Amino acid sequence: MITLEDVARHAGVSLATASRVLNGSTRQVGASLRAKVELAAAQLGYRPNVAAQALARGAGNVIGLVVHDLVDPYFAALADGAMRVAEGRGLMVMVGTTHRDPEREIAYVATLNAQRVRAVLLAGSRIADAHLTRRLREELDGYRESGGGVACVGQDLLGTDTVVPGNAEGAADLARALAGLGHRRFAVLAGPAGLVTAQDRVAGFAGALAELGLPAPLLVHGAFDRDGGYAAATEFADRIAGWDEGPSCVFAVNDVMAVGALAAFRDRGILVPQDVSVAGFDDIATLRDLVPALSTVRLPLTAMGARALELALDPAGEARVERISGEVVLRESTRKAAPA
Amino acid sequence: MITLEDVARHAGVSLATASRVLNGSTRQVGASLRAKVELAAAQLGYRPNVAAQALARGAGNVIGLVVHDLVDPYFAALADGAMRVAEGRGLMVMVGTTHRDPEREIAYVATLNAQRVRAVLLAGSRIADAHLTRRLREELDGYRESGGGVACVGQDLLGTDTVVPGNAEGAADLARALAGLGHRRFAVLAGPAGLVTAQDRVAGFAGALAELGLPAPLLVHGAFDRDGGYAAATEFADRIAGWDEGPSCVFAVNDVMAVGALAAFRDRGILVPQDVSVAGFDDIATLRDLVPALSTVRLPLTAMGARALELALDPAGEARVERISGEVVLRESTRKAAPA
DNA sequence: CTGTTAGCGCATTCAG
DNA sequence: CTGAATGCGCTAACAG
Repeated sequence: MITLEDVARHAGVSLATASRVLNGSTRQVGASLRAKVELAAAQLGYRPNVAAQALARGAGNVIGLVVHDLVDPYFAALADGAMRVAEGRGLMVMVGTTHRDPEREIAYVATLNAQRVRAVLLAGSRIADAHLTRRLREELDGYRESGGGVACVGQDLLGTDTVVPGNAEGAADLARALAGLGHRRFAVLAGPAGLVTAQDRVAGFAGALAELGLPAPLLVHGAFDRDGGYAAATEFADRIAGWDEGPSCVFAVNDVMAVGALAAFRDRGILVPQDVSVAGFDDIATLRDLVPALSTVRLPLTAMGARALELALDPAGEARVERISGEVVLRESTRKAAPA
Repeated sequence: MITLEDVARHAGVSLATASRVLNGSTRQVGASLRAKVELAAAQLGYRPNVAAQALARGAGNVIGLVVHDLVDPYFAALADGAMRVAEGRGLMVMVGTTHRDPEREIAYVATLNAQRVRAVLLAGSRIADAHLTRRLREELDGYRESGGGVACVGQDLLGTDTVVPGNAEGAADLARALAGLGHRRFAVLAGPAGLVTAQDRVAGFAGALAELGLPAPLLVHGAFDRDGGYAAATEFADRIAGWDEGPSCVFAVNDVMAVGALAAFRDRGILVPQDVSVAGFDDIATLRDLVPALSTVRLPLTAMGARALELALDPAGEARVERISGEVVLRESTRKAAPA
């Protein structure tokens, strides 16, 4: 392990001089010494020890990113956006995946605090649990007091800068668009009961239906992933089996659930959109080539991740909340309802 | 920013004692002092400074992961596997995305070296460029000399521990399976000319065809992603437009390209598998619900990522190379060829 | 069991 | 412009 001191000795200069040339300091160094140092560094294959630099400088070049699940394309897209701005600023990204365990989320914030990362970005829905939220908030407060920046993507529940997707509004717009197609009875594959993002989407959707004077949707809960969508759609199909007038349209609160629902319907011989229309939420890029193409609400995920990191990195007095609105995209998975 | 010294003073003990209780050292500490220290640490909200610990200990608790693109589900799955073992060992993961720029890959290795990460994992195909490969190798050698572990997922070109997917063998198996379905003329959406993974898959596929006495496949190059698959499939369709006997089966060298190909065929009214069969490679989980379901070669991506990190973390004298074989999975996107 | 002390590798005053 | 000295926060011998 070769150090700055080795380089300095090898170049016949002082430690300070070596430091000055190898780290883009403000101070200037004479051309000849500079050359010697650079040569020595190259010959020895010197690599600065970032930990030592961080200690001496009191600030590192790492940011932390906490996501629920990297395999979920939703988080992958957010992470990608954040990593692009990190890259642009010469920062490294330390990633933690909670696998949807709120305890792990808290633990990661503590760990990232210990790493003295410059900023931490929390991506993903909060869950409706006051105790957990408080603990996470305390952990974040401790981190911010020590000078770190924090931003969230999801809900503004932590008193931090936040990028909040228009879940309720987007779902409401979607409901209106679907009603515009002639649908009157709906089902919602509503995700987990405690997940705020899911709750908001359900509420927005149901609220718009109510405003339109349409009946409340049939709610089926389940996991927030593909298998959850499959299971919920299966349960839905079972439940309405004997009905004379079942829902003509199913809204899955996110795209991956919608994919599961599509698979479930296919397995049971239910045709989409002929027998039932299906819509999702997010507009995941990887899923755009699905057949039938999914109607959904588009969210600029990459931009949201990028924006959130910018907020976390650029300090501000007050906690800023930026709302991002989704755009309804109607494709082949939904179609005009047959007139009654 | 409160330090260990603050805690020690607050608890009325020495720095060493505070250190001993707060970091699970081997040494034992009396119950009363221990309690005092823990109380003080809690009251003050003490967080160890990992950079300082790393400096003093000479070893950190972070590992580096370099991938081409996190949004590509192939890399997301590899990363997920690696992150799971990291989590199990109490390590944090620093991620760098190269966006397929080999220069960035080299730069990331240098940066991770500076971070003194315990191990680095390079995921993704090498490219066929001797100069670039040599430079990367030098960078890695420097890192390993300083005690870091390195592992790759892809090809064994860097003299490191490597998990190598059976690209050629898998593609050959696939070719035989497809020939077994009666296909005799093939096209291959071959990816970029310089990408070793793509080359290996093409070579394995073509080799098996040759062994079977079948004509060499029509090769169409393009990007290694969804759009590349779309473009290549479009070009393919244009090229064979006037032929009296075109290929009845198209092999896209990875699943995301196959998705693009499916979309391209759909847009041109070409039916899969009626008009042409399509197969991919990887068996990306997110894509399993496609219609028609994609025939492909399944690779245990998550396990591969996990295994690679284990190799990087557990030192060995010689560079180990572990071959992972893929399994052909025939689904609906390929079907029996009509007898000539 | 507990306290003292000397670095870990580097940035940075402060003199020269 | 350059070198010597100090300390960042913590661990690990080393003495009591």
